[in-house]
Amino acid sequence: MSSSQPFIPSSPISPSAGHLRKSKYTFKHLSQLALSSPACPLRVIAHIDLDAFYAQCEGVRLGIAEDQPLAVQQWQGLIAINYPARKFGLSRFIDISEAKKLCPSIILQHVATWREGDAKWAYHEDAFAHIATHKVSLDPYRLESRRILSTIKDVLPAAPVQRVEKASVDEVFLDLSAQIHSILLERYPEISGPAPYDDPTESLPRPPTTALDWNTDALVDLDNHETEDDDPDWDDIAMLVGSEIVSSVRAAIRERLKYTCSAGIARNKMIAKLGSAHKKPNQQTIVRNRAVQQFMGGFKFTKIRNLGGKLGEDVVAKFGTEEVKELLDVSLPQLKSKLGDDTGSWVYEIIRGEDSSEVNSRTQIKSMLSAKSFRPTINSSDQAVKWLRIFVADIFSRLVEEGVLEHKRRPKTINLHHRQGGQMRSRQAPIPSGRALDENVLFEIAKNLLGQIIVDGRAWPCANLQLSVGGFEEGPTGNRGIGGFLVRGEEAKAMKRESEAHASEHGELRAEKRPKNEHGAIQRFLSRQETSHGDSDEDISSIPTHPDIRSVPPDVSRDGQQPKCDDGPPQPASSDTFTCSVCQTILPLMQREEHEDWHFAKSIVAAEKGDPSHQAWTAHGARPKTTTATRRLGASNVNGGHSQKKVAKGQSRLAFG
DNA sequence: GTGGATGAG
DNA sequence: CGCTCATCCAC
Repeated sequence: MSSSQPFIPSSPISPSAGHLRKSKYTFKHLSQLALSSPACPLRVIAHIDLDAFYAQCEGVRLGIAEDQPLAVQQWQGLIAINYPARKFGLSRFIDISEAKKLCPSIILQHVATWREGDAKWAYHEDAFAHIATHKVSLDPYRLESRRILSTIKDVLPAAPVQRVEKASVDEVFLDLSAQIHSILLERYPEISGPAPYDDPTESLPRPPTTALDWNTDALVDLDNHETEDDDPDWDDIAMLVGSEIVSSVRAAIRERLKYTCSAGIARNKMIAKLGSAHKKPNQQTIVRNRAVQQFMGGFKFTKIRNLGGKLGEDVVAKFGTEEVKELLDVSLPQLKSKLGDDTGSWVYEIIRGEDSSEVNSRTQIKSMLSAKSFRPTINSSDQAVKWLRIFVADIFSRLVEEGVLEHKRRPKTINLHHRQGGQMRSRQAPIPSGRALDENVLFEIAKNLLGQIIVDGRAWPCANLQLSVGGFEEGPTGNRGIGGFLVRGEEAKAMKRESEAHASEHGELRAEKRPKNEHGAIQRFLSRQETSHGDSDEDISSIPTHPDIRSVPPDVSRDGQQPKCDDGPPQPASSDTFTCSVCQTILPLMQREEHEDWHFAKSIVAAEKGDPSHQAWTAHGARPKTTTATRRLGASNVNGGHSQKKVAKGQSRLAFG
């Protein structure tokens, strides 16, 4: 027969025969569509991306003409450039003076900022001149993002059909499958009935169309004639319906809020995202299933989500190409052997346009952060504490927007990150539940965390501080736990008592309890400052103190000096004595708290004075016999507890700093 | 649960 | 680039 020769008919299938053939898809696939199943071959995902979002926000807010070049300024840099300005060659990595040269007519709008002591962020005329005293606020954009999101939710059908995932401040993913399913049933009653013989594996009839009107801004075209000339199947119809929905969403955003956006419509999140970037601004791109291979083949795989960083670099290094097309020649076993089974499989699938990740209905944030880079660096806890106040004001105001006051949502943890040289460190603490959350509570915890970081290692000069809250709980907070009725400080003491009681069963302080106890000492110390706050200025110590972090003299030493450190081998602690992990002195257990607090206070004072010989006492001091305790509390950035690699990295950076 | 790293925009 | 947000993983 003709099968021995590659005979290709010039006119393969007549239009009238088209709908007599069967679809590639079955009734089963159709019902999967209703459930937004990630395995459904008919599913349709959209990615919507606001065009130059921050710039649009400012343009709309200020009522600036849409063709006017405009960029959003942050200090001396640009963080968003609208499309008219891009025509002048402006990019994100140039500064404002270069921008003005390239485009003299540009409007540069500085982002809103928080000023110390202010109750709210504001747009300040000369904000760029106050980098040392202001911090950037992106709140205006978060608020607009929220309005856009609610517009999207408003025009789409209600849950559970509606699936909207907030991917970033200016991006969302939509799973349109379930909505498309119901539209298909309305428009094409012939597929709405039960499957023939009630067999879900029965193929669907072909769609009754031979030419679709792809009335969209951009459709990924096909080179491949054998697929291009095929009649449309249900996946094409589904995409087209999806595109209609996306058009209506974009129109609503445009009409109600004046923002333009671009969108991609495809069978999964990965391709939809590539699609939305394909043509911008204010356009949408459909990537039909039959166009996927060709569409993907033209990309560098480093453009694919999750391959833009170290992983992508690694793949390039190992396979000597950054083209999707060339990586397609690498077999699955090859990928697995060089990248590991999981990553290898993932890469294998993703470059073939397969991505079964779900659109998670999630529009609320999971954490919030307030941060500042210091140029120049800051050098005292005094300065740092001032920034903490601003961070707390910023975060708390955002928490109020999240409905903390109405007990809608509430964060469980708070975290302080700190950067010194190349070293990034952070400490976190639970946010006590059971009582109302206010700015002061957060501020006190933040100060405690700062104290921990200072005492824990080299803190100055500090190049960056970030305060964040996370672990949000929904709904009104439940009844307080056992510790709920204890005041702060007392609670820590109770924990310590419990801990020591447990340890004493074994006749010694157990190693794994040490970290908790040391942190406890720090917190007790700082809690005391809290209680003695606001009173008088009386000096309670011979050690120079900071108003926020005061020191307490140890009982054992009237002259303010601890017993001198001893280089000899540490002696075993008995049940009524302890060995100080810093100076290795054996002291009565009763004095342990005070003694540790004294070390802590001293280290902070020393750090304040920039005295390197007193910095990081936990790091350079004696090494407790334990491993976990050492790593947990202090040895993390010296050659004491971590891997060779990390030590070398940290030290080389320090050497340059 | 904690702290560091990575990735995206 | 600076400021966010999210996820993963070793501990």
